[in-house]
Amino acid sequence: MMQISASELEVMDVLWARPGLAASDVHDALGDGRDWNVRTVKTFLSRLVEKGALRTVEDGRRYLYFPQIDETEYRAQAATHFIDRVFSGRAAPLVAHLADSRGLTLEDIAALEKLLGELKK
Amino acid sequence: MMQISASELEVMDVLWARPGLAASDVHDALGDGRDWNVRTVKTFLSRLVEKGALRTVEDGRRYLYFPQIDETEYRAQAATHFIDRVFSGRAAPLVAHLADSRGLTLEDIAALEKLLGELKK
DNA sequence: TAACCTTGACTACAACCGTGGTCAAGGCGG
DNA sequence: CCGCCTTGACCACGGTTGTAGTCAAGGTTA
Repeated sequence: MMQISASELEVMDVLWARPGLAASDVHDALGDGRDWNVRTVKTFLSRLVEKGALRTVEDGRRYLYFPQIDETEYRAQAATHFIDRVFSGRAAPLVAHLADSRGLTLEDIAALEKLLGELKK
Repeated sequence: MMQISASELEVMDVLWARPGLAASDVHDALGDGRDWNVRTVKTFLSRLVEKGALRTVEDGRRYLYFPQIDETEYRAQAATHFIDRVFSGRAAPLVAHLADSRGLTLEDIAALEKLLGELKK
C-alpha cells in the first residue's frame, strides 16, 4: 500500500533508528557511502512526508522528522509483497533460494530452526 | 542487475513456463485476472527484449519469445537484493516477519525444516 | 553592516513504468 | 477480390524515481 522507494527507505532507516532528526542530520547520518547532496535528501524527506510516512515538527526555522509508520510492520508487509510478486506467495522456495545463494549463514540456520520450533507450537 | 518490473515479471513467468510463445499466446496465457490489452503485453515483451531478458525468433509474420535469463538464478538474485534493501542483508529476520504475518503455512514450516536439515550437512 | 550559509518551497528533467493508441503491411474469411 | 484482423514499429502520456538547481528569507561571521 505505502509505496516507499529504495532510496526513501534508506532515509526511513535513519529516522527509525533516531527519530526527530533535521534534514541536515539525516544527511550526515547517511554520510558513509551514501553521497547524496543535501537537497536530494530533502527531496526524499518531502516525498516521504507527502506519502504520510513521516511527520514534521517545526523547530525554529527547520523541521524535525518523525516516522509515522511502524518499522516492523512495514518490513513485514514489504516481505509479503515481495514474496507474492517473485515467489507466487510461497515462502519456502524463497528460503531455498537464499540457501543456494549462500545468503544463509550458520547462525541464520540456527535462528531459523529455533523459530520454526516456536512456530510449531 | 537486470531490472525487471512487476508486470514484466508476470510476462516472464508465462514464458518460463512455456517458452516460445507468440505475443498473443502470452496475452491469452495471462488471461485469468490479468486484463491487459494485447498491446500492453507487447510493450512489456518489447521492453524485455530491449533489456535482454527475452530473445525473439521469427516465425513468419510474428515473433516467438524465449527467455534469455535463468528463472532460478533471477529469483535467487531478486531475493538477495530484496533482503539487502529491506532487511540489511539478514535473512533470518525476514523469515521471522513472514511467520508474524502468517505468510508461512504448516506445509511451509515442514518444508523449511526439511530444508534446514539438509543445509546442516 | 556586508557577505555568506542554511532552510524550506518550488522547479527541472531524464529514465522507467503502466497503459494503450496509430499506422502500415500482410494474411484470412467470405 | 475486398474488407477485416493481426502483427510489429513507433508514439503518447501521466506518474514515480533519482538527482539536483533556483530562490528568497532568516541566522552567522568577520
